[in-house]
Amino acid sequence: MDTQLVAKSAGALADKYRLNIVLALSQQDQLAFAEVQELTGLSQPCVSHHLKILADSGLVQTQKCGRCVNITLNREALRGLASFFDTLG
Amino acid sequence: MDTQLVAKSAGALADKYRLNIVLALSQQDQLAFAEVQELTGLSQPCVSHHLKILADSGLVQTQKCGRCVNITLNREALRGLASFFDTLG
DNA sequence: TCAACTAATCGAAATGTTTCGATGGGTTTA
DNA sequence: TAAACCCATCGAAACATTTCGATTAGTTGA
Repeated sequence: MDTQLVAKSAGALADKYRLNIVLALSQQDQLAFAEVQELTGLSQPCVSHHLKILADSGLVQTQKCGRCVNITLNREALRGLASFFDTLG
Repeated sequence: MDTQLVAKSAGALADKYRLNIVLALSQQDQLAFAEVQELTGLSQPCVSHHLKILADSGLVQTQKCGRCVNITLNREALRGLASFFDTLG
């Protein structure tokens, strides 16, 4: 895992809303966009923004299903990040 | 490890200079302030700023030794962060 | 086809981060 | 004590992020 991606992933997790989304996904396998909106209490464009940041870092995947969007966690990316930090520590 | 500290630590690692400082510390046990300045190429106040962010997150410790400052890595904090992410993944 | 629905994108305001030059406080050395 | 040294803090400029209202694009169902 290269350091640029590590910095990007860390940045994605450095926000309480995004971290909460990841936490929810770690326990729930999948979230609908509307659920994320309810979970965070943020506006629709703002949720879209945060999900884009998470997706760009590779930590989550988004899948269109009709007019809805489902979000899943990329557990491998999280484990890769964990492994990177563990090696440093 | 509580999620607020995780977000803070992630934010500390979300900058290329700070991540490089941590990388250097993972291989070198200790760095002098001046070495960090040389490593990053940043101004003295800017180095001070970045070190403060790293120290506030608990990822590094700074020790005054006369008029100099030495920086060490808090490896336990890094492993704690790694463990947190590994559990999610 | 039309109306209703869902999410992405745009534009702009508010807020936060990064950076440097200048200054200040504490420490060493001459 | 005085001068030199090292780092922290201040103030301000540049830049990035977060947020929302408004609009747009695409999808579904009547």
